[in-house]
Amino acid sequence: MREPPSSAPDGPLIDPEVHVESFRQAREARRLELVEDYVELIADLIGDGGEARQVDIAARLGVAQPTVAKMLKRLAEDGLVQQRPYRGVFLTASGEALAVQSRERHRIVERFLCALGVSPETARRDAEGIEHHVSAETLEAFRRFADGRSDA
Amino acid sequence: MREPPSSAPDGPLIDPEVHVESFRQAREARRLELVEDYVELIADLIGDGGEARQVDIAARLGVAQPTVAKMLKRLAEDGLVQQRPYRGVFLTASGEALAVQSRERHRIVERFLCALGVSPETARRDAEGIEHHVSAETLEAFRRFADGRSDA
DNA sequence: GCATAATTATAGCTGTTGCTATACTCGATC
DNA sequence: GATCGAGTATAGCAACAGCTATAATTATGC
Repeated sequence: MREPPSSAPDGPLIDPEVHVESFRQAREARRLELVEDYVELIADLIGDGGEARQVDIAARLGVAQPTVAKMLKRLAEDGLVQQRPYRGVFLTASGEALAVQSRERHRIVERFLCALGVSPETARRDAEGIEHHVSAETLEAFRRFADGRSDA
Repeated sequence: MREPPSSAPDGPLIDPEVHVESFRQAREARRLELVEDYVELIADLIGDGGEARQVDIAARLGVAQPTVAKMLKRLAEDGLVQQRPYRGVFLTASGEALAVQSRERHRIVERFLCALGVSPETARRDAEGIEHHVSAETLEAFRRFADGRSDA
């Protein structure tokens, strides 16, 4: 009973290679989610209060402070932030660029959901997860819809 | 320089508790992503070829076979699948229910993206990641839009 | 300036998801 | 019915993301 899938095109299964590529993309996005969340949040905290302390980041993300410390070390190794011991954390140029991009994408997704008729609270919460999985093409479609529907 | 954020409402920062809740929801969704992907894929494989073998699951997901074996053990512990040694893997009642729900959500998201004007390839790939972060309310909005635009 | 509070650093644990390498079992072929 | 290839199981490793507990450091208050 080992029929090749090609003989049963009525099934829900698509081409295996395409399937793999979709999952690979989703895994890659999953890997970058936290990094983008951190960088985006750090940029917001600096923009709001001039500094980004570990305790504030931890309080915003809802995790413990050592979890933040470990992640910041990783971000520093990746060249996204610069931290001085017992001092605040700052974004490097590339970290700042990633933050700007993430924040813009986040903003578009949230605005799009609202334009679609989703409640602001749900839009905010869903956008936090969806933003990381939206490709450039889909983001552009979101932006067009949001602009043409409610704003412009 | 520790001003409470409430004195600077022009900043991009929202209420901390709300922020935490958004991130908590995103983390929870992330935790369930893989489980849903597996269950959905297993249902598809069984529906297509009558069985779901580890090698096929691994080939579809783009991971190694031991990775699949380990995950199946976890799914079995969670009561979602039933596996007999050296035999195939089958869905339990709750696993089947989760698969049906995941597949439906996936289908709606993909259809919605297509209705929005996104290319089929991008819609397929983005849907793989987005589906896990769409709440019931947003899903309903997606369904309404897809129905009113292209299908019905 | 010194004690204390707040913050950060570090150690060590758990659970998850991936990998390679290797042993085992099943089924089919001869 | 022994062999051999396909498929599965298992062992062991690494990276990641979370935690608690505790030490080190900075900042604050007196």
